[in-house]
Amino acid sequence: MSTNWLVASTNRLVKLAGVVRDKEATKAKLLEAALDEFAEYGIAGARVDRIAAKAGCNKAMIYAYFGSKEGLFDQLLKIQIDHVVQSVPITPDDLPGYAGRLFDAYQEEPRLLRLAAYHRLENGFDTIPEPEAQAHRHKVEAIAQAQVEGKITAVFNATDLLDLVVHMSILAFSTPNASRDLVVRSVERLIAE
Amino acid sequence: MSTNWLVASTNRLVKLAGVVRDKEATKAKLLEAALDEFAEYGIAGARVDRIAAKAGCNKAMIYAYFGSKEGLFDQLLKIQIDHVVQSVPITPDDLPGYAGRLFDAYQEEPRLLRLAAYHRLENGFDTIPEPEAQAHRHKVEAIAQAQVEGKITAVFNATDLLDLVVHMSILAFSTPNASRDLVVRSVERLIAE
DNA sequence: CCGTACTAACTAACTGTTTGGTTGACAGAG
DNA sequence: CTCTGTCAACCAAACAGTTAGTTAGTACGG
Repeated sequence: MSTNWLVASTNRLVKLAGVVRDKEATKAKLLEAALDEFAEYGIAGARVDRIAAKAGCNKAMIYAYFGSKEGLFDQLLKIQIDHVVQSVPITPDDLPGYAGRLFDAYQEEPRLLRLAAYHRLENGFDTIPEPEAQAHRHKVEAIAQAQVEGKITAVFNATDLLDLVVHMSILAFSTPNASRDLVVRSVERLIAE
Repeated sequence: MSTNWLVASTNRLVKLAGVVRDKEATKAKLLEAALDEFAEYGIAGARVDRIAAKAGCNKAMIYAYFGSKEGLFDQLLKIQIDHVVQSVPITPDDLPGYAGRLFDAYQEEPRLLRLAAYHRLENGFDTIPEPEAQAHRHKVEAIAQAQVEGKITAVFNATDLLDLVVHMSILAFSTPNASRDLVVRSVERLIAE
């Protein structure tokens, strides 16, 4: 037909909108839908049919791109954790601020906290992805260094201190309406000399 | 037969041991099996067949005694929470000790922490049983009273303070190998003048 | 016209829940 | 003591619906 160029052009436009035949766009839609589903229902409670429906694509795509329901969850969690790890760098000489920024990240994306909690419950502590473990070691090292330099308290060892700060940042998990101010002030008192 | 009295006696003994035809014993076995199952797999992940098998009785008994899978979970959670609430009374003038004793309770029965976490994730904050809410209000009041009497710090209001202490006591949820000492020392520093 | 993103239809296994029937304990009559 | 009727505790099997995962074919883009 003489309208071939027009059709092609239309498809290209549509493709940019991520509606048809775009592998990466489809994966992205599946991941977004999976974030919704897994955060709400957990791994065992999530339903692949709902994820596909929410993403507006076929269920078989999940298996083509992620292998299995668990594969989808694992990749999703990795992406989300990488994102928060990179967007909230540790500031060893301002741990209250670090806790506050972690708190902010969880407020901005509450699904992440639920995702991580479900992962912990269903997979235990053993299954920590290596990049995350490495990031954790780096943070411990940074805190230890700040302690050596006398910038922050040494009443807690570096590992315990990081654990405490991170734990305070997830205060919203155990308490509704937990405020950022409460988290920050708590860490301030924990590290006060 | 002339051994009828013996048979009857045997049955009575067996009944005392809770092996046959003992409603309360069966309920208890189901609850214990349910604690195992729900703590490990969560509500959505738990399987009634596994619970019945673990309890050594038919799964129809679950529906006879608890109505449904969720009914079984609800009753189980209520019992467990009541137990910890009663066995660990609050000591407003010794909050570090209170946090430590809560920590001990969770160490002694780690399944409780998992049970409560799954409940929070799958039912949200709204679904707090009234007895628990009442116990919570009582604790806030006790802390407020201690603050009025000048026994403990007033840098946090009573509600926040209770939330912080409870949150510290579940440190083991976010950190493997969390120590009792770390929990106690953290609360000490939080309430230090 | 080829490769591949995509889909509808399918399956085999598993899910919570119910049902109909069985069994053991016990009270009262003989 | 023995027999028997009753009732609650119990179980095996079946139920209807749902599940994760598969497959064979379609159609689009290059």
